[in-house]
Amino acid sequence: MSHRRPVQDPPTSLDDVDPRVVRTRQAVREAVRRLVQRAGFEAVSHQEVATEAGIGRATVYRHWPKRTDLLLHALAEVEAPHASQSSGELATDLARELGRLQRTMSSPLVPELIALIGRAEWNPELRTTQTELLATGTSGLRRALEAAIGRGELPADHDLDTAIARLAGPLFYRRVLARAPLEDAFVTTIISAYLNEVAASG
Amino acid sequence: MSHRRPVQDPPTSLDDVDPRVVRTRQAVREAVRRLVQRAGFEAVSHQEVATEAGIGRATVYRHWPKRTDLLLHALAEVEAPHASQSSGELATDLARELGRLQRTMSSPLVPELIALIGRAEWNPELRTTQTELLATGTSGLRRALEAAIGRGELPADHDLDTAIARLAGPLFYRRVLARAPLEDAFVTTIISAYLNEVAASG
DNA sequence: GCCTTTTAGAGACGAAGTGTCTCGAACATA
DNA sequence: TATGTTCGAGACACTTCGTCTCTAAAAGGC
Repeated sequence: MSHRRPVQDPPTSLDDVDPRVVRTRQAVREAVRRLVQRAGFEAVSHQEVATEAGIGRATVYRHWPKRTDLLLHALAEVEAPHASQSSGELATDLARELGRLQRTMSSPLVPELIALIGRAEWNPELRTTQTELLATGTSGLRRALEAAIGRGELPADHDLDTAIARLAGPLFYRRVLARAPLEDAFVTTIISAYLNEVAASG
Repeated sequence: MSHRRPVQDPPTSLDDVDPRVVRTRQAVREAVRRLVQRAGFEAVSHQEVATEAGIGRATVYRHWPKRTDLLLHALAEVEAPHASQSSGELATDLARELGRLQRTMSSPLVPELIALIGRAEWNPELRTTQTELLATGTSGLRRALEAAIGRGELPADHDLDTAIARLAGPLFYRRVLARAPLEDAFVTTIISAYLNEVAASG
């Protein structure tokens, strides 16, 4: 992704360190985000980004030849996995992880992410990004469930993907399809229902 | 939506009956769907539609001035609600309704619908359409749950929206986010988990 | 502080797309 | 057959797109 290849002294890191490049990248990232939130995914064009960021149009093309590059660059800075320790109790872990998911999905960028996901059908690069985002977003949940299996709190043959779908799916549905705010009570209900069921069928 | 306003003899129905108009509308609807499935939402422009449908570009503009109009026209023909009778047993009703949802969500048009939904954030007209689509798609499920409440199979204070989110959400998650095929076993698991839980907590 | 290298910004340029308009021909209805 | 409407084709001005060139700014090695 780095576009600078100096002859006399290449940078030690893969990232660009030239302050001008850093400035451009940051300005564009913020401009894209503003545009996305203000007018939606469709408003993001090289021209608009250049105007919004206050930089030259050719500069935008130089760094991000395709429109997709612009969007991926703006979305690349996702929150780190936050490798959190298991508390030793599934209920606590689930509350923490679904709470995190709840906060993540309250972002105004979510509708645009959804639009991107729909488009990923015809864009392999976007598809890869989506897969990574999903894996990252649900990794905490997955670890919590694995820990519970290790402790015997969940049966060893408990299907993790199905469990994640049961926990994260309703939040996703309510936020994206029903367009309702994700209230604490709703999240609590989902967790309780899940725990009730595994307790009853175990 | 009708653009024909004849002077000499207005049609009795609100729909156009002029065979030429009917032909145009049908040709465009099919062209849009082909384009969407072949190349995605973005490929739908007046120009592309005109070429694909084999009609004049001006004709497309005449009927559907905005791009959104084209898409709404192609999506307007959603399947009828299919007011099905309750079987008298919740498990049977859920299997039937979620099976229907499973089939609906297996359509190749779903990713595009998702993209549209994401975009609905900035388009009131699209938002209305989405709300209607959601209400239509889950009406059978809602009726089944209401019937179960009426029979006492579910508690009277059972929250319908939450229940629908718990049932439809996981399917939605698996199909759209995880990009996995919706297998019968998965749907069965979701239903069983839900029934188990309401039985245990009732 | 100089000197070389790289980037940024501005604008030109052709190509392609957009939306509107007009025209004659085709067509539906009376 | 007569009348009114829609259709397809093309012209038109306008915008957007992607590339290119040029000069000034600035970064970093010496």
